[in-house]
Amino acid sequence: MTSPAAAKPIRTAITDEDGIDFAIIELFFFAYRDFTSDPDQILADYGFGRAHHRVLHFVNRRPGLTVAELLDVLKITKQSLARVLKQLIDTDHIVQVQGPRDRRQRELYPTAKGRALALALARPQSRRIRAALEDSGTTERATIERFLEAMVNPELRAQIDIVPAQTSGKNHGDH
Amino acid sequence: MTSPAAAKPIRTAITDEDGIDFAIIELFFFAYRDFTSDPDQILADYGFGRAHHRVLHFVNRRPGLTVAELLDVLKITKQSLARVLKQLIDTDHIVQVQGPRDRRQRELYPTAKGRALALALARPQSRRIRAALEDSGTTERATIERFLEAMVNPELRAQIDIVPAQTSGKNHGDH
DNA sequence: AAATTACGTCAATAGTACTGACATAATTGC
DNA sequence: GCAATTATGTCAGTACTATTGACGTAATTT
Repeated sequence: MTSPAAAKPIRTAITDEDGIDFAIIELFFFAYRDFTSDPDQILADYGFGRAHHRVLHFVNRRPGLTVAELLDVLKITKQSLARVLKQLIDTDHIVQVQGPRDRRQRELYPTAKGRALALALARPQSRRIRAALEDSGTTERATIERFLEAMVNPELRAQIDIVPAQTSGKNHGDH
Repeated sequence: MTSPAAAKPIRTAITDEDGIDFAIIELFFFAYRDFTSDPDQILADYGFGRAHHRVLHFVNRRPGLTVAELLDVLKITKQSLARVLKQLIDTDHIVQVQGPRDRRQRELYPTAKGRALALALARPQSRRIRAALEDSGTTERATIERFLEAMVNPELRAQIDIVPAQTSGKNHGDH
């Protein structure tokens, strides 16, 4: 420690003065850390990890999506998905159905078991969000939604839109 | 596929109707995914990962924090921190200084090099935030800050407060 | 002097990700 | 109909981040 040619320590804290929005950067880090810690607890009981959660979530959100579409949303490789998906299929959380038009494709659907787990995982997260929005009205909620959406890469923003409100158009058709 | 006793696929999407705030859950996921992708690019050039970024960030934010304090903020184990911290010290991004009162402690400080890297990593994140807040006023910003803060576990909310505004009290003294 | 604390380190393991290569089946293009 | 392409699956090898458990050292506290 304090080795011979050690560079000098800087003793002042980095702050927003440096022109960087550290306040929100840090808040975002802490918020996401705790946001994911809720489902992590439950997943541990199943021997699952965060990767299983993400797969389960999107299969429940967009039932019938293909493996390729899932890879695109998650931004991981086929090999990374393989193990996780196999485990979810083996444990009857997800089923594969041969694509109707293209029989090479496997459409992924949740089972009742998979739907239940997805809901169980989302419940504490939703509770946390509701608590955080406690005294907020529609305006505040809209502000937060707009902010989060604007944080997403514009090219990828399409992914969000796939499950619209709830009543509107079933789907956007193909691309 | 569609094996003998396969459970039946559910073909309807999970929605907010299930009493769960999937809209924000999903937005939060996408927003954080892209938020962290910016620095990940830069880190790759150094052979560093996300863990290095977090350590570098907090050492710059709270210069002089001890190893134990850092473990507490990051919520990881000593062994996990060890390799990452060692690499940052070996590459002259961080220096250790013997604790003044307690010589067992190692206070961690960034070097000029470590400060520069921390700023470089934060810059694209801050740019993304600024863009997302583009048309927002003070009210909207406050709403977002309040929301993010409320998403953090109350017990841990103290961690956020350590670097106050910028001018106010240097530190809260010891707890 | 003994117990505790702060830190470092070694060994073994796990989860999530990666790249590259190759196989199979189905579809498409000519 | 045959070749090329596409969708998916799988094998092998590797990397990073994280874990638990055990042990060592130095400094402080009791």
